[in-house]
Amino acid sequence: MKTNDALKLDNQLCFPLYAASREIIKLYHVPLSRLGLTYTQYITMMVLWEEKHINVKELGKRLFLDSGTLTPLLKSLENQGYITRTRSSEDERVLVVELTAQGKKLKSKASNIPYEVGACVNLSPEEAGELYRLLYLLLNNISDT
Amino acid sequence: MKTNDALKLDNQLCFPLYAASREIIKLYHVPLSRLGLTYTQYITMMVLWEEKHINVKELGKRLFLDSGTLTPLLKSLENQGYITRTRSSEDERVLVVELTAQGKKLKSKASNIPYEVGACVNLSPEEAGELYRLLYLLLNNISDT
DNA sequence: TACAATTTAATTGTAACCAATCAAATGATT
DNA sequence: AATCATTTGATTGGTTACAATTAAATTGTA
Repeated sequence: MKTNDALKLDNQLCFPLYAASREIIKLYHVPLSRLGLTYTQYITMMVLWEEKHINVKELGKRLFLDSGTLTPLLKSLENQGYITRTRSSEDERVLVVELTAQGKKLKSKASNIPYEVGACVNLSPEEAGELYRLLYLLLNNISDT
Repeated sequence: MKTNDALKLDNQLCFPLYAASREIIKLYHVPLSRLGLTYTQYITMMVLWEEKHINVKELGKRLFLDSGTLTPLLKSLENQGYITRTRSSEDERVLVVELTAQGKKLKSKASNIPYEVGACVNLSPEEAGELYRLLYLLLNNISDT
């Protein structure tokens, strides 16, 4: 690559990552709005559908988000009746997040969303798999830094 | 994949895309803060370093952003003295964005940033190239929708 | 020419994001 | 026990992001 070209938008790896991320998240807008969820709230619920209960720190590690983002988001999910926020009795610093019955029920309402969105993305299984592999390679790579 | 697994975070293609995008953008924070730029302001300047002048609509197409994001961002770049915002005389609806002398000079100050950030990303050239290809495949694919 | 439709940015309102800081609880050291 | 350091979430402040709407200019058409 010519020295001067390093600042060209088309030569950045970060830019298509950033743009594709936002464009895909937009695809979630319509199906998620039917549930009253944002994308970030949705992936938070995903973790809870797997974990049943988790504290803010662990949740942040899973989602690569900090309390500055999670605290208001979790309060919103609490207001919507999907989760409870409780201080741990063993360690009052730790806030434990748990699903309510309504939060558990939401999972079945969301079950078709991955397929709905997936239908808009016409990558072959091989391409999707390779993209998945490279994204996690990158993600793990950066986390070490 | 088992039917129930479609809602697992680890089975989403979107999530590592979203997370990796944010993690990489964070790498830009330190070098960009030396210039007083955010990441979005930086990629906007990149387009201008290539194009010299461009209107908001075309800029939005390049960056996959709309006027709701760009209007305040461009006002900020204008306040910092890097660009001018002028209505086109042929069509008063169109706002033309151009670099100031200071905006042009900023390019040389930014010239090392791609290398600084690239040094934190240890993908092989082959992996980076393949990731780049797949991301644009995905991006073009979604844009058609 | 009228005037409806379209185009272009700007605005509004909501929700992320995150750097930086703070406050409270806990742990470690003496 | 007293004090310092660490951990955990919450808060603050500034900047995106984007859906939805608005306002103004332009274009198309009767």
